Amino acid sequence: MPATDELSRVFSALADPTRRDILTRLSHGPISVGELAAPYPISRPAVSQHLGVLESAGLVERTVDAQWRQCSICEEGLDDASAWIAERKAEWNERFDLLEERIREKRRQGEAR
Amino acid sequence: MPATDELSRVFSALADPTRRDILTRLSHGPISVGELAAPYPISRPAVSQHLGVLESAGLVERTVDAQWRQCSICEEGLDDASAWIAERKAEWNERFDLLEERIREKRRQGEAR
DNA sequence: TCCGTATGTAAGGAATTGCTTACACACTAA
DNA sequence: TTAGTGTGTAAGCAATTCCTTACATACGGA
Repeated sequence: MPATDELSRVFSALADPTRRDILTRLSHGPISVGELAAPYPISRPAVSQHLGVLESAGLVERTVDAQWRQCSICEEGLDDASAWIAERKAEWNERFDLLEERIREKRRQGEAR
Repeated sequence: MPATDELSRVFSALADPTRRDILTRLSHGPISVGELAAPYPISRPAVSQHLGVLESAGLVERTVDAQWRQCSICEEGLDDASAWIAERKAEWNERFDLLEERIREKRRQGEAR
């Protein structure tokens, strides 16, 4: 998946446990790349690359502070993904409600016989 | 991304425009693989493989009907992904509310001076 | 039985991903 | 200036993804 469009980039970024964990940890406040990388069994460059993915998906921001980078979440980064899922769920529920309605309808017709 | 865990498989499945489009079209009701594949510029096996990805992510179901497969959505397939995003958004909003609170607090202290 | 239709699976290739190590850069402090 | 710290980038490699074409399978009908 070349992840050319915005939504694909976001979902693709979320499709990795380490990156999801990074987002969860950043929920509690901004931290530096070093602190962020510490608990993971992978190298620091690998974490830096994960941050690059999150950044280009619009989920994370790195602000330069001397030789440190403070990483923080982009509040609105999940909005599109969230909206897409919500739309699908709404349609699906609608559909299943309709289905149930039809089943009820049938049952009523059966009872009427 | 080897996509070993459930959530990764779901997000990974959503990280492709064709697969998202398939899900959207299936929202309007089950259709066969052939109908599903028709509008796309890719081969039918490619669509079949996309369906495999969606299926093993628990988003789509294929039921055998003679030599046809009726594809339909799995209603609860998006629940985990939806919940994960909702949690993050909740934490983020909480955090930003806190931040705003602090800014207001500071402003009040400034005014008091 | 033989053929056409609907679909999945196998094999293979180009592009992408996720990791590594090595290096480069920017800044701080001695 | 020199050394040390924090971080990004480059290069390279194995695994994965997404596509293709070719083939296999299963069913319905003449």
